[in-house]
Amino acid sequence: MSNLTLKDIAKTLNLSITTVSKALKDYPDVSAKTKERVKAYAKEVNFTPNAYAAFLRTQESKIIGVIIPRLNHYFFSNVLRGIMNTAEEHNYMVIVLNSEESYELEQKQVDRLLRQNVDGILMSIADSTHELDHINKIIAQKIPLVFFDKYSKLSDCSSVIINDQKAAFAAVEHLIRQGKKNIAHFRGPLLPQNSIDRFLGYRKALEHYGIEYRKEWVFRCDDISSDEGYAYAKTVVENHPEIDAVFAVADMPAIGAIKYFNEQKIAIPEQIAVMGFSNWKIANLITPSLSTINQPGELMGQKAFELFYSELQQLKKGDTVDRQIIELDTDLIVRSST
Amino acid sequence: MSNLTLKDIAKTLNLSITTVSKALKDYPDVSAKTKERVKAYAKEVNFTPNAYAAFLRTQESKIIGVIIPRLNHYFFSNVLRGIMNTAEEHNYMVIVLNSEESYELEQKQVDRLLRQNVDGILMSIADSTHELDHINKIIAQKIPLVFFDKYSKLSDCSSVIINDQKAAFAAVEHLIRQGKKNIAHFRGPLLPQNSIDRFLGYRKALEHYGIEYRKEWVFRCDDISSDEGYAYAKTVVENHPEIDAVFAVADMPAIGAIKYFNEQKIAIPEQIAVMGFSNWKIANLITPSLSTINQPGELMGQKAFELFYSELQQLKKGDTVDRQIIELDTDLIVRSST
DNA sequence: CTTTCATTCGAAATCGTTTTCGTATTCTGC
DNA sequence: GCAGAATACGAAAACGATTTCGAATGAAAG
Repeated sequence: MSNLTLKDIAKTLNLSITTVSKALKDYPDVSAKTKERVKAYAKEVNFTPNAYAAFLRTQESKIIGVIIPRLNHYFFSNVLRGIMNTAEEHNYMVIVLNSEESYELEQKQVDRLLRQNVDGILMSIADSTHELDHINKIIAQKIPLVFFDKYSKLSDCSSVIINDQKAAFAAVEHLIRQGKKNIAHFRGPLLPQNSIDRFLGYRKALEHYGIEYRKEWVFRCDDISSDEGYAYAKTVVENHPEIDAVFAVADMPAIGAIKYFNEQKIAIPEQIAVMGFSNWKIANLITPSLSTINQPGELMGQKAFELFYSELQQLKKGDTVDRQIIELDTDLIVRSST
Repeated sequence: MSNLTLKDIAKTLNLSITTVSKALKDYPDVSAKTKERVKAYAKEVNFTPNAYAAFLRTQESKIIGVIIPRLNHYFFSNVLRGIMNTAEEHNYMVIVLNSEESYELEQKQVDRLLRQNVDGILMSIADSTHELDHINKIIAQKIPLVFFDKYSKLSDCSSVIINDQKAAFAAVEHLIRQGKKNIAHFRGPLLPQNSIDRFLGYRKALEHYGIEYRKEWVFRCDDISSDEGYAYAKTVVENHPEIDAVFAVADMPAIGAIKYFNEQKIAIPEQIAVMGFSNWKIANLITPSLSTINQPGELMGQKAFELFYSELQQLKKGDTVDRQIIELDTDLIVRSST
């Protein structure tokens, strides 16, 4: 029962391929009677046009590509879910590729998607991406490109982001309002803008509340892993006992820190408070549960697809595309760790 | 700089389209000299054949579809990673769709993939899937189908699975060897074979060590969530104080239970030991760290793709496909909760 | 009765690649 | 010098849907 073609339908209905095709697409130069006949039969045999043949003419693949730096990342899998569900509503398929945070792999994946003739690309750029030749290749081919979460300041593409600086400010502000004065920061690596912005938000909050910034209280997590958080927690306890709160660039380092404090029977949040960022599922499962910043993953995915789709419509109409930047709201989630 | 075609290359090199195509594919009836010339130029202009036009002839899309019940599931995202990395090595692209554990959605996704003319489908069937008409549709179209993790006993397809019963037996055996005698089981729902098998492994281990099976010590987690684990832990403490160990069908309920025991200051594992299943990342991050069974997610994905690929080769040769079932080894991971 | 126009349909070209088959040329051996 | 084989290339027909353009029919208008 392999798939039928227009030719098959034309033969059984004693029509031409042309007429069948037109009937199915409601062309005005087909009589109502034939349209009915064709549509009824097409429905009966469950006909679906061959996507590849259609592409050759229309140059529309009805596929978008998504490149994310990490697959087994709670936040990104939520974004993915938002993208995929919205894509389905618009009859789009999604090819997912991961860059593993590597610039070289990211280039390769972009090439793959261009070769596949995707209608658009949604991506969150890798931490190690320092050049934009592959990005420019996409733009040169006039293929809609939308960044989400991690974007490039150097390239004016549509993007869906959060205001990392503002969110980090709110997180640190909350720690201060809890009476904490000696707040350490487990910051992320130097490259993605997000980790820079969160660091800046941390500094701004200190400044705003008249607390002195101390360089030696900032620790860099290059892998944003729980192991780093665990190790730095140890350093904090052993070398900087006056520290009474930690604001981590992400939930993972925060959880690593909590693990160490738990083992050392250090009271959270009385002796030391811990604040994460992202609101992974796990944040609510550890003891004590982790206060954090919620990033709306699914919504971000939905908005990213919608930006792509509107760019595509503009391109088809021949309009000049206006690139938008959507900034989504974050929430401060207060739990037992602060 | 939009993509070149064979025609463009043929024109600039003063050759026919045929010769260019053959040269690139190393046909024997093209002279070495022309092959060099063509290949060099193709490389220079970065020519890549149009995937859609190629499909129309070869009927090979070089795309596989993957259907998983849950996207933001640590285990499945690992499987996905294994599939995608192996697929890339074979120059395959992956379209991922999720069924959200719903039978209706699963049917729809299968239809989508068939319409897209994927070369094969890898899937983990949804818990609620009770009929197999969509599965049979795939088989009827002679498209390779490989199950992973969750499979159907009723359909003899290639599968990559673990031996849930054996693994559960090992888990419970470990609890018994730790001196635990009153072991409760937080079991999964009634439908997927995995949760049945884990339950059977639990019973077998009790029987093997001469421990009486008690129906009232088995609690059903229909959502396999931490909330259920939390609630049942409360029931255990309040109504069955003699219970000294819990074996959960998955890490999530186990973690929920640990959360409750922690809150009640019940000593783990002295008063009550907790055993999970799957080895999610989180298992090693909570306090106390969770003993569990490790499922090799990435390897499972890799093997699943390889099974698909070998079936495809057999089909192309016209051989009858022999369907295999690969059973992967699991490991008992002993941590602080037992 | 001829001309004009709307209606309904189909032939054929097109998208870009693959592959079969044929042809022209050169080379071998006798 | 000539049959036969080997070599190197190209013409053309697919694959399946889309779309342009032209043709046939009948109706309306002069």
